[in-house]
Amino acid sequence: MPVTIRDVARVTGVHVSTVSRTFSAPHQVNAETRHRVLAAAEELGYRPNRAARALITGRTHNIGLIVADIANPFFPPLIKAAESHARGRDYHVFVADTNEDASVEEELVLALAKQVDGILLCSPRMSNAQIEKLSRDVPLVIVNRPVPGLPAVVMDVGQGARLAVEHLVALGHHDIALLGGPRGSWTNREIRKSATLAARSLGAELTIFGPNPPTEDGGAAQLDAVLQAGVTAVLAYNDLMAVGLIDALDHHGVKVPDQISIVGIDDTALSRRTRPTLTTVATPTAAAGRAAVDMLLQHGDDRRTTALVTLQTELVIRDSSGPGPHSPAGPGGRLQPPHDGVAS
Amino acid sequence: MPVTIRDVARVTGVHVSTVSRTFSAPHQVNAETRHRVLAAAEELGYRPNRAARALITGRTHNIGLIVADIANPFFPPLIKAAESHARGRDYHVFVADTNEDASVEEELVLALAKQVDGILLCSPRMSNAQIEKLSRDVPLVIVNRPVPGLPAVVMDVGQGARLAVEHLVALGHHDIALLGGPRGSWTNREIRKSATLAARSLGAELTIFGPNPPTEDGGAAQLDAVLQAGVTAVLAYNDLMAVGLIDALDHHGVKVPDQISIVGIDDTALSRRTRPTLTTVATPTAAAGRAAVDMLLQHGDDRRTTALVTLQTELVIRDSSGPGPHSPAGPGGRLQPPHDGVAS
DNA sequence: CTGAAAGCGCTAACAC
DNA sequence: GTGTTAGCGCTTTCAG
Repeated sequence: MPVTIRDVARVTGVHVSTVSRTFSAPHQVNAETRHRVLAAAEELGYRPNRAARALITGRTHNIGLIVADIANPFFPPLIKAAESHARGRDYHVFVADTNEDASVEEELVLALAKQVDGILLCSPRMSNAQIEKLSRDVPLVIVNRPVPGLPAVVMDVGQGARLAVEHLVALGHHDIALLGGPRGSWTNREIRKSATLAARSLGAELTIFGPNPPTEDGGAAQLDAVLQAGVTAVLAYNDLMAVGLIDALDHHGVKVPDQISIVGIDDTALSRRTRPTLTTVATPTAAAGRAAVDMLLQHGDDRRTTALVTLQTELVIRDSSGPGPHSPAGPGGRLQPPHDGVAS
Repeated sequence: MPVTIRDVARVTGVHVSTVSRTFSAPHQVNAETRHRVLAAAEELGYRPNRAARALITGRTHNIGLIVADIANPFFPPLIKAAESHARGRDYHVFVADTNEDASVEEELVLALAKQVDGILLCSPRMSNAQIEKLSRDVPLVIVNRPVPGLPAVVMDVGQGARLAVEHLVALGHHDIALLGGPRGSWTNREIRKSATLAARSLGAELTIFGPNPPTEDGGAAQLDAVLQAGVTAVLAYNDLMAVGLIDALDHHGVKVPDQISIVGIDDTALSRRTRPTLTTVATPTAAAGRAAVDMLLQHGDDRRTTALVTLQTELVIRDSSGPGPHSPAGPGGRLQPPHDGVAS
């Protein structure tokens, strides 16, 4: 049923190796022969079997992309950027979802290993040691975590967290909560570290809650803790958690940003959808996807080039952050009017 | 570098076929030999090469999943459901994104064809003829479109559209607009057909705008057309377009649902995020993903079983739909209070 | 420029 | 129960 190189050879009256060359090294074959082969292939509906080819060349022209959760709006832009970038270089991208589970992650890497030329491992939950071990089976590029000795692309969320804290303190907030993300996340550690440092140097008080699942429910679940802590501002591990908390606060009758300010991280499409719109740290996800593909592909050429690419982040101020009790504009005052906020 | 079956055989002192059997038919090999082989394999870090295995067995234990746009919140729940369902049956899912482009779609099917045991083609933009042709290269299950002779799973959006129109008419709307979706979409045709029929039988006036790209921008772009048409209610091809239109109306100072009612389709996570929250038709996407996997896997066993699975939809009434000019509760009246709506 | 032969990593009869 | 032999679809020396 499936038409092979042999069928084309028989029909054309040439040897299989000639047919093979027609596809893998066209210029090495006589123009006329080539046309006959191509015509026969076309007619028979022949398609080279990439898997069989890979068995011998060692290159599949596929790359794997493993993410923790496809439904997290953080990932789709990264995935799409990686895909279109890879397609332009004649590579296909296979995406797989781990459900935030480290063991599924390992299983997927192993399963993909022989079917791809390399894997983009995004926001891994495994330990560095596990990752290093896996990297002996298949070229890996890590996204959202620096792993010593391996190529990685990270976004400078530490800087983003610092900007967020500075923003809140400038608005007059003194007691700030940080909603931590999942255990095992480098991003999470980075955010905690930077936020703590920034708060200390600005004389603000930072209370950390977590670890938490990086979801809306994870954010909502910290409602009571946040209220009891008596903070006037919250920085969340990501937009999803920020959104979950905003909803929970809303149901509880607490006004954002009037009674409490909320800042997210990621600047997903969601952040323009919330009510009020979300102040958040923008992470360059599309650029990260493209950079990771580039590193993987060049990594193949020169295995000794292990680099760390760091992408900058920036603070996007929207309506979920407002003046705090120590506002220079006076209590309840406003440094900047909301674009679209709830009128007071 | 990569350790093969042969290395294991050499170390263990048995023939390669024994090693092979240890992995593909363990009970056919002596328990003690098996343990020795397994131990050696473990020690060497041997992993069966699935691609090589597939070359001879014809089964890759992979399934492909092609969607139009990963960033469309309609798809992630379907993808995740398909993935976890497949994993439970020892299959891996490779996801690819076509960017709503029919030619990319074809290319991806062909590229995936030999690396998977079958493909779940979601919301295809290709013609039926193209799809049938491709189905000769690889088993296909179509999602969101019935293709004669091929297994497919669809959601009854026609019924959903009818429910939506009935809902709007019951609220007192008479002039309704339908924002059509993309050309080539079966779902779009179905919605148009059912909405038209429902409107006619209820004595309402339905104006159709489109085709449109199924995105927020696509919805926003129809703002002027909708306003000029003087309709009091709009049914959109999907939630994304509905949301885009709601935003555009908001910027234009038009109140939803007071001045115009909006109904979406899909019940994505987005629909609880809009302001006001979105009345929409819920489509069982997770169930569709699982059903499609089941069909693909059983389809392999019995090629003659080509079936069409139709999943029911239902109307979820939220706050973006309100009484129209012919409301039984009187003009401007309210049949049901909003859960969370804008106070008038 | 083209044919012959070997072999990628693995499985599947078939013997022993 | 295990070794032998062939071969999946393709590329790649090496001759000619």
